Amino acid sequence: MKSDNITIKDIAQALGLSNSTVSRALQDSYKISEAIKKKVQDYAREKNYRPNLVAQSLRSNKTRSIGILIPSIPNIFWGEVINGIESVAHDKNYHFLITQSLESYERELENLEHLMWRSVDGLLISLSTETENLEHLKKVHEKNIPIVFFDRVTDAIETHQVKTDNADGTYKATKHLINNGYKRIAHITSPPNISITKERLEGYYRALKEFNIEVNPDYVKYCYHGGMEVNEVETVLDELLSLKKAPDAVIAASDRITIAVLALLQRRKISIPKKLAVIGFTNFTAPEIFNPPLTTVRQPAFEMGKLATELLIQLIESKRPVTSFEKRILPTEMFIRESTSRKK
Amino acid sequence: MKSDNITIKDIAQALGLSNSTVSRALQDSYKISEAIKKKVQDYAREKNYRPNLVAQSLRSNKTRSIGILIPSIPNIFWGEVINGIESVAHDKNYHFLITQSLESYERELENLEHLMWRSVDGLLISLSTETENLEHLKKVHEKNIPIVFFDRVTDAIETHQVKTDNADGTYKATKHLINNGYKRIAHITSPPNISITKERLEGYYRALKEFNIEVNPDYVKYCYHGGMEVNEVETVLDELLSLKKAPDAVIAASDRITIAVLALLQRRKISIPKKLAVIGFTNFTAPEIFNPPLTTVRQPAFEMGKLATELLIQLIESKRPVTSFEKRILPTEMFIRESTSRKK
DNA sequence: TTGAAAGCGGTACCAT
DNA sequence: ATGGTACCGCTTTCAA
Repeated sequence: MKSDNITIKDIAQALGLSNSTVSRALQDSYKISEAIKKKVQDYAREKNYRPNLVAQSLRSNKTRSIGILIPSIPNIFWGEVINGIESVAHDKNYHFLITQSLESYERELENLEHLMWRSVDGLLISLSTETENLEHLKKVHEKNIPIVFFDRVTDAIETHQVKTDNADGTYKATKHLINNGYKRIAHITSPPNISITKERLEGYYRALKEFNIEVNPDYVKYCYHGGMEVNEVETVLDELLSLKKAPDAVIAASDRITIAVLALLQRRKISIPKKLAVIGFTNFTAPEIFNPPLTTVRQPAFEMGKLATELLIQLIESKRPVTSFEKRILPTEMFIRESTSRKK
Repeated sequence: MKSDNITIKDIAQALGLSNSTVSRALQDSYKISEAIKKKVQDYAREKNYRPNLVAQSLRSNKTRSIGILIPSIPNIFWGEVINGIESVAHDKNYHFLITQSLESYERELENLEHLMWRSVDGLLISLSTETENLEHLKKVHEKNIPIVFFDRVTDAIETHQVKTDNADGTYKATKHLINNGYKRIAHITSPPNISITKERLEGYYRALKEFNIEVNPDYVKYCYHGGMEVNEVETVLDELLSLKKAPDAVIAASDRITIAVLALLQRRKISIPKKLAVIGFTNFTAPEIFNPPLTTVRQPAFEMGKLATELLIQLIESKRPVTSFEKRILPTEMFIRESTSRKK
């Protein structure tokens, strides 16, 4: 006996009214007399009437639900993003379905299909690292399903974008390292195809150029699974360390990569920052308890989830087709700690 | 144009059959001739027919959705739990609605009501620290909504429980500290009313008793908001440190408390383990990168989410009322590192 | 074996 | 201002 809830029909019967009248009264329609409205609304309140959302959905073809496509759930950064999404969804009475691609294109396809099948009203999407072909998304977009891209975005589909100011993040990080005497600065990052990687590289190159430091292509390393595979970080780190001119500093591009780098350096007993300075893009609560306290670039994860959801709900609820789209870029914050202490 | 999907009616029309025949053919009913079945199924596949889940839900009064009531989303432990839930839900074709109580009884009530309104088929619940009164859950339970409690459970409602072996976790931790020469062992934990707190205290006391160490009530400190409020951890830690006989070791009961304790000790320049040894209940990926590397008790978060979801779906799909319930207790793992090095 | 029709709980058009 | 009724898409009883 799930639904022992009272329905419109019950109210109609109890008050000797028709279903339509009750429905309209509950919607506060101007066509209904105040007297009846009050009677119906009072009765509904008294009996704790709740409209059956499934029936409403069937009728209206709206589910008040948002589909989320992200790379990974158990992750500091994405946890904060989800929290931001939840904060808006909760207020606006939407719910959200979370799916994770685990950086797999196949699984992204599958998840998208699943979400569409579940009839979500709109999509919040951050692309998997494997995703090159965007046909699946274009098809959905053509069906006029509202989409907002966040974090890992694409320009191939015209809609709102919300992202971190990645370029500025690496720019600040690189500049900080240079100012502290580091010259051979490496960057361990996500796969080259996704937007965040390109943007971060851009900021990194920009800072190097500004200080007339020659770019060494050997210093840029990609983790093709975004750090999901344990070994990939180890491999590239070893490559860096075994260069004839090994780097004296490294910028790690995500929570996962940062933590892997720190763990590996620790295991190898490579001293930070003496042998290698480290800056991490991480949203960990207290990077000051790392050994040594870690200089970090923090991304506005909560804000990103929040804003993306607000924009999405705006799209969903817009009466007229939206034709002008926003690219919102949220600032990062750098926190300087001992892992990048001035080079002696 | 959300739903440009083909419906049963379309298939019926295209093949010159009735809706009912098509519906039955799609369900592979034995009443339908093989010839028609094949025709219908082939056509459905070709046109990529997907049953409208909303319509099915309205009809069947089942939504294939699971409501989740947890204290907090952006949290290492709960992120892993959600991941475990997702793994099962994904396979069994359920979706899940996540709500967070933020340790507030009010919000737990509100979330529960929201989930019921959304017609979830079952509930995964971990109680907020504030929750004393269980009437809201009893009411739902009486409506025969399947419930599985996990982590923070209650015996007041008869159903499956999945939890960590908390007592064994603190028992092992306490014993380890004693064996390493620590005698004045403090415990900073969650509020006294929730199950995990009681269980952890039990293990802590048991180990002390086993070694004939007298219990000092001043050494047990509760964070009444589970560490959600920054100051509460600071307050109790200061109380501990200012005791005439200050503790020489502390066991922190959660990710949040652990991180807060480490950050505070660092800020106060209190050396670990020299001045104070620390063991944390934390699921952080790489506690070896903390300063110093942290001895941890790791909880089987993923497994807990996974198992709880399996049990819940079992309840949901059971043909007959389930009358015998399980209490599943999953083991913790202790990882010994330098934050509890043998006392000199 | 197949089809007609009712009904799940709402909403909204068309009457009156 | 109120009521009757069809319909959203699917399932299932009843009839044939």
